[in-house]
Amino acid sequence: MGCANDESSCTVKNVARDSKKPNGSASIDAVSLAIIEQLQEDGRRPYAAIGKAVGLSEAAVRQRVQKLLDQGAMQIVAVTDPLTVGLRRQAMVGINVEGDLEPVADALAELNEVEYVVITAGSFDLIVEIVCEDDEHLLEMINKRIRTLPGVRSTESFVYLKLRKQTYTWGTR
Amino acid sequence: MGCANDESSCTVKNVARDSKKPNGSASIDAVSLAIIEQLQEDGRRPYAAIGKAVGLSEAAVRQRVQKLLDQGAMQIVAVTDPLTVGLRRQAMVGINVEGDLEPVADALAELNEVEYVVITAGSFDLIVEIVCEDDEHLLEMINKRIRTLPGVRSTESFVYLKLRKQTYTWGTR
DNA sequence: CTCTCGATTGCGGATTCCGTCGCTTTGAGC
DNA sequence: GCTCAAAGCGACGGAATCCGCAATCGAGAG
Repeated sequence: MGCANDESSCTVKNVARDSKKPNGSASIDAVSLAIIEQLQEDGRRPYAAIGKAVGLSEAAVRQRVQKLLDQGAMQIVAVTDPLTVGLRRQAMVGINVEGDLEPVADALAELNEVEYVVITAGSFDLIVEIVCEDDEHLLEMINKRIRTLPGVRSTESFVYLKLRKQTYTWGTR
Repeated sequence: MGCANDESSCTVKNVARDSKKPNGSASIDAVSLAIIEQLQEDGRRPYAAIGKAVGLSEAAVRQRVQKLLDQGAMQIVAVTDPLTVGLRRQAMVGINVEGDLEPVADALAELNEVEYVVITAGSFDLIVEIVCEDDEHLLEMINKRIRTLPGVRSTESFVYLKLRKQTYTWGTR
């Protein structure tokens, strides 16, 4: 039983037991983190290969992945390179609002071109990221769609010159 | 989506032919876009199911997916919810630099906690997003890691209060 | 018209996925 | 200490999927 083939599996298991997180919401131990790490490298990697890497059976990996997906801790998706898809103008926009922030944030989240909406503490109330095809499109978005929203007091745009780093590997350094 | 299954394939194909992009890098027609859309919903969806949805055989879908992956237009990865993984403090940081931007951007990109590095036109030279475990960790990053980098003149932080929207569906509205 | 080249299809075998069963461990309650 | 329930894991077999390969189709050049 124990470790039939690899002693590495035992190691991993023991590490897993020790990593009790009396944390906030869900319990993600070291093994699940290792599984996530595998899927961050390749979202389509077979369960058996993941199992071999983290020291678990194929069924156990499958069960844990399903649970992670169900509880919303992780999702497996395709992400594209904006430039390759023909989206050449991106910008971060800081927004100041008068009154309640939430309805403005909701309205911004409705826009397809808006990729990212976050309420912040700082000299901007809201920060959004928008992805456009070209300058004209970008201008249209900022001028016609964002600045005309009721409650928007002012905006400041930061047009992307070069995207230097973008990762999706939170939590697994 | 809208149409049945059989003639939909023809439609998609025709649309595909018309969408010639004399663009910069690669050519992504409507069919590949539809495939990407499928994989944005579920990165592990079987090729046969995707083929049925976009009007292509399983082998053709597989080939196109492989090509999209090879040319770097798309990647299939697991993304996690930062809060669930125990990362509770995020911030956007605007940075002003004296001298060459690139080495500073490179140094920032080296940091594990830095998720996003972009060179912008606007009142900030650089904008980065950082993901931390708690306030102490965040303070350490900004104060010890970022502000001490040679060339960094000043920083302004925007701590996240609420992440309202975050999508990965570029290019496929 | 013919030829070439890239994309697509169909097919068979290896692999993987998925439901299920039984075992072990853990923790709560008496 | 004992029992019981629940959860996690390994094993197994059938169905579905993945993968490579050869043949086919269609568009464009000569």
